[in-house]
Amino acid sequence: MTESQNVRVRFAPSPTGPMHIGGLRTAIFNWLFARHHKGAFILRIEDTDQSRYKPEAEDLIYRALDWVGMDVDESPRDGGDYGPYRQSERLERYQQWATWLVENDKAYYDYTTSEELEQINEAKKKRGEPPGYDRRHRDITTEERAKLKAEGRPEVIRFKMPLTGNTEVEDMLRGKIDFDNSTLGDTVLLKSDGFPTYHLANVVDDHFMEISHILRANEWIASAPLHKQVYAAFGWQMPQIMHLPVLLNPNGKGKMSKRELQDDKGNVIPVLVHRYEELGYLPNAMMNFLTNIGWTFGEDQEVFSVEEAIERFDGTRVNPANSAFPIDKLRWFNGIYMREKTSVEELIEQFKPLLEKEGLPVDDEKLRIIVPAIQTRIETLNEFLDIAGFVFREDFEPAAAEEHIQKKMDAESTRRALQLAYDALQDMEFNAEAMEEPMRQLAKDNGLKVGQLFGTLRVATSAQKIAPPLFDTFVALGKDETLRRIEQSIAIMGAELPENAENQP
RNA sequence: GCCCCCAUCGUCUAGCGGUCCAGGACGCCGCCCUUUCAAGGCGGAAACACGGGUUCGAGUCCCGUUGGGGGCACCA
Repeated sequence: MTESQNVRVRFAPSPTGPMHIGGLRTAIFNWLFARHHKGAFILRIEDTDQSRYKPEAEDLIYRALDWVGMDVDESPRDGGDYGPYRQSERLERYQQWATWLVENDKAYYDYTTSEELEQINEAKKKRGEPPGYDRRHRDITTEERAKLKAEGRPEVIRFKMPLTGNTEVEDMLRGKIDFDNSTLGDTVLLKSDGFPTYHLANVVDDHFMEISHILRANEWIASAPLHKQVYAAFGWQMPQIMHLPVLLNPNGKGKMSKRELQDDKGNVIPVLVHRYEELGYLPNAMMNFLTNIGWTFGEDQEVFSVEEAIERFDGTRVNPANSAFPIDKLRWFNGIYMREKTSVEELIEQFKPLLEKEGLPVDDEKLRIIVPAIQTRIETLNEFLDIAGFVFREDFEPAAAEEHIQKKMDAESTRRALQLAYDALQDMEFNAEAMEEPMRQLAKDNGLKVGQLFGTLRVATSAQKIAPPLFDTFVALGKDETLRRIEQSIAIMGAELPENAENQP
């Protein structure tokens, strides 16, 4: 493509429900392409199917784009010089151009009912022929047409696909793709309810919105020859076109489903964009991750900023092959962004709503102590509560006795170790660095392994097998609460001993 | 059934005829560090789907097979 060309691309979802992760990926590629070429990124709402229309969907589309930080130049919300940007508000245009095609012998009225269409397909199937409309009204006379119309049949406009020859589509990634016209049908352009189908609306809008490049999912390849022929029928220039690879299920079987899945490790694999947000994935991690599938930054580098991606995304390094959704890599990316690309202060702000939602006290002091300690330990925002929730929980539930007992220890030695720590901690300053040495010494002096003493203390104070570093935990809990929890565990261990343990020889 | 697209480690990918006994990343395994778990460091196993061509030479080009994906709607 030439740099002087005015690049205008569009993301054109249909508002039929929550935004799908695959749609977001397509949007990102369009957006990166627009930003790289200093062009315009347009959002067009393709609401031409009244039966599938969901009013809340449009907001979810904005929300998804906003979330990952994609700014939109023209849309129903943002306005623009080429509006309206909702197809339902452009109906006259489609009707007008569909009629123009009929008048110019490029399309025709068809009166076949859906029942008749079904019969046609059934009959064709029996004969082993490919399904599809049999063009019965393609060449009828005006009288026949008038008669059919008078019967009150539904009226649609179908495109007159050339019967012979071939149509060559130039795909930016694949080069020329050749279709034999005899394998193509006469597709409906204008439905009987007066709404256009995608094929008409898409061509008319892309033309009048002066779209220069179409980047769409590769499931559209099969209808590309139709679109090319429609452009030709209108005498319009077709935008350059690139069919993007699609996301497949993590196991590589089938297109990314609409239903939430789980991987073999039990991680949920959402398919809706807002679910990723809810589960604590970071938008910039998501952006980085999605940009990496089917596109290569170069120099074996996979972690990069949006700015860097824009700098390099010229649309030439897109891999045409579909790819399985690498959920593990997303978790890794999110971890990278959690610990390397997000400051402690930013994380604290992100965790606050999670605490509120759980009804836990939002304690800034505790957050400042515990967040740096857990930053390398969690991969998503939401895991914060799993690992550090115990610090904030006032209704702390101590662990069972046997959980406390470390390697080569028993209830009695565990109780003693806890008591030792309890006593030592009494007059110790609660400072993570300052506490560690004396506590190590304490273990040594009493013939305990550091792991034995620290291990049981961790269980006593956190009731978790996996917890943040011990002394950060102590400081975050505060002296009183730490001692209280240890005391509680001492009691638990004491109760575990036989009634007359002390009198045993 | 017909048409179209795609094909490198388990996965995401680099590779655009010789510098590839195929490079990076995730995941996995091992070691180090270490109170646990992570993070981090070091190391390891792991791929050109198959068969024909073309060429002095093929992961790279062509054809076929196989496999995967999509389409053949008054859905997009």
